[in-house]
Amino acid sequence: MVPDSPPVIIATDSPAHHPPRRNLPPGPSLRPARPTRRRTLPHIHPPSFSSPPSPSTTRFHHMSNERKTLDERAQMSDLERLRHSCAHVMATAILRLWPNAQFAYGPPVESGFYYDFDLPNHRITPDDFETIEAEMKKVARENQKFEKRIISREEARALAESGRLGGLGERPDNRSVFKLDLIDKIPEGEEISCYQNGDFIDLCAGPHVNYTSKCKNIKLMAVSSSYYLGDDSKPQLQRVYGTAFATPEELAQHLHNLEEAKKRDHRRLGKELQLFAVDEKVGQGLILWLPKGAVIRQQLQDFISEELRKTGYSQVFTPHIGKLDLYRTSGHFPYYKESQFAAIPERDQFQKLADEKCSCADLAAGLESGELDGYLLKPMNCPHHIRIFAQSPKSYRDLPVRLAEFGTVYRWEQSGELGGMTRVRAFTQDDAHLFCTPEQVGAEIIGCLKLVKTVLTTLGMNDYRVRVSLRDPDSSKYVGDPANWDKAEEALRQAAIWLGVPFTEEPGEAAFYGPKIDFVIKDVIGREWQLGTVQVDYNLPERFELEYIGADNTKHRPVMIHRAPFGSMERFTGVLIEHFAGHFPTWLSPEQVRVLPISEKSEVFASEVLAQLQAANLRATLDTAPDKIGAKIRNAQLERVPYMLVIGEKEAALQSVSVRHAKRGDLGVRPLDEFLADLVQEVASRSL
RNA sequence: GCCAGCUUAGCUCAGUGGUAGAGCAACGGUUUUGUAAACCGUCGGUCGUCGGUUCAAAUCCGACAGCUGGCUCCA
Repeated sequence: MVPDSPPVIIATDSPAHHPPRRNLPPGPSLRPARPTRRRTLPHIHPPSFSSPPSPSTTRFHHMSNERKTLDERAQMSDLERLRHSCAHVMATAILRLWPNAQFAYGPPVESGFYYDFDLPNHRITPDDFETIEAEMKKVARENQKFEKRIISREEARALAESGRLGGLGERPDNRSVFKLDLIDKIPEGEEISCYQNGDFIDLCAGPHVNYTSKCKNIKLMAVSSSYYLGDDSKPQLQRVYGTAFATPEELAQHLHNLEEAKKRDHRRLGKELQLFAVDEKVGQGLILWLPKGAVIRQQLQDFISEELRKTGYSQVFTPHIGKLDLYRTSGHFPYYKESQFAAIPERDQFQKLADEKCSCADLAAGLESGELDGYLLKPMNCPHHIRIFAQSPKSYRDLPVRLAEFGTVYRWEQSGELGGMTRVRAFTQDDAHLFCTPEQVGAEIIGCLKLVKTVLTTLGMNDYRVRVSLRDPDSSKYVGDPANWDKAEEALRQAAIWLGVPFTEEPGEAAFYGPKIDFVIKDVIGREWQLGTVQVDYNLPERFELEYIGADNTKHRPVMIHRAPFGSMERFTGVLIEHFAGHFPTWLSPEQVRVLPISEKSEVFASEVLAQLQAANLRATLDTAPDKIGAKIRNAQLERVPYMLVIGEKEAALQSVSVRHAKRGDLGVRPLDEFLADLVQEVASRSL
């Protein structure tokens, strides 16, 4: 089973099979992932968008990762221009405080700006912000003019050699090392310029505002470390993030919005509403679904399952581990070793090796080479599903075969990347694998996209971005027939158009095994997360030698499609909590109705109301606490219970309920049976 | 993983070298209440863990664990 030659994915040794992260369009200021040389698992819900810089495909990146042309720079918006200037003002201020700082780069970003710099004998902390801001405001008051000067490459190099670039004056013995490197990166023939404000001169293509007085509505937001050029083999720099606006009012509004966003953070709401927990004793990145969160997940899964039944899927169940050989065949082990939990050696072999005083290194090497056998916590579900497909010979008449499972997978995320429900080490994909003929690929893709659209529309999530990853037309690293690729890519493109939402086509970003389409959504702090995905795969059927008998009575290789409309239940639920700010639609709410008797006098009728709600299969409770009605309402509001039924003596006499909705307020008195019928309908139709 | 910041009662937080605090929650009682907090009382903490400095540590130092943010939007 173990391939003699390196698996295909090793042979290609190209970054293209990593999920892309470099080609986000002008995206969030706070990146979803750090740059890394780790190999991250492909297919559904990649643990990160991480992929190493890809020299071989750089020229095909046509988005933000490609060097901006001077024309593009000139199109910088007014706000970006202001913020870019603020980065220079911040550099000026920092140099006045720490003259030996070496600056690397300082661009405007979506919500502000930052500057990366090396400062050997001081670590910036938030305590320094006040001082730096005060100095920045001073620079703004001095109203320095930003002056552009076009210089020759030689002159630029000379300025950098003397420490003048990114400095307030010449700094012998302190060459502008990063600027020198950046100068070397400017293509031959491109204009080189520097900008000066006051004493500060920086290598810069601009553009800038005219005077530093524009840069007074600023606030420093965060300090962090970064690697020069994002490469963890390069020196580590300090980065200070700031934000800036044209007016003080806009700045205040922005800061206010950030506060509001924090209140919607799924980690905060998850705790407040008791939806999920992460427990130190259980482990980092391992989500515990609390009873209320479990209700939401169960409702979502029921919803998906219903859609699957309608659209011809078969649901399956598979175990959480599989033999290492399975993943050697699939190519995941040991190639993606870095992203997996360590292999579990076979019990008896493990004991024998221990008796032989075998070292850990021997054990690891044995597992890797295949000399020793063992198991792996599954990093993805496809190999199991493939073996289900292969249980019986298939005819073209059997295709497509659609196997779905809420399958839990395990991935070894670096500790620094874990957080909330959006980046975890164990998560459940709403996974499915479709096995079809090459001719069926287009129709199947459309089917998948329809499902994704149904899901997102039902939940009112319309603010997402679609990314179509296509192959690099000049590369030969791809698996599968180019004609089939053309068809699959066209099908993906048509599907994206059909969806009617903004999408980007990204040539060169397809995995080596097939093109794909991803759904990307932003969280409350502006970070982008990949949710749903549909990926065509020509590779795994090859590696597992899958086949079916065609109409021509000969063997053919099926094509696989991986797809997950939610991505993972964890990440999706996290995003959903923020999307609704905890106010879930009634069908998803852990508690749908709370009955609030005004006093003990009304408790008998209130109990009857509760019984009827429960009989109608609604999730309802009764609040018999000795609180006043205002307090009961407040509690129910804070817990985001969508319907509150106030029951007093009037209501009891009329067999009616006084309805209050958590978002719509007091809806007045209604007959109980009428309210009940409407509510059952609202839940059944999954209304928003 | 790396850099920075943080970790005090179930929750939100005060306390910066000298006997651990508040509000909310919980619990007990009084109140029987009409659309976002009735009143009184009680309980609750080896100040993340381990080690060090000191007559004395929540407070200073170190290690570890966990949490949060960041780790090329390209001069």
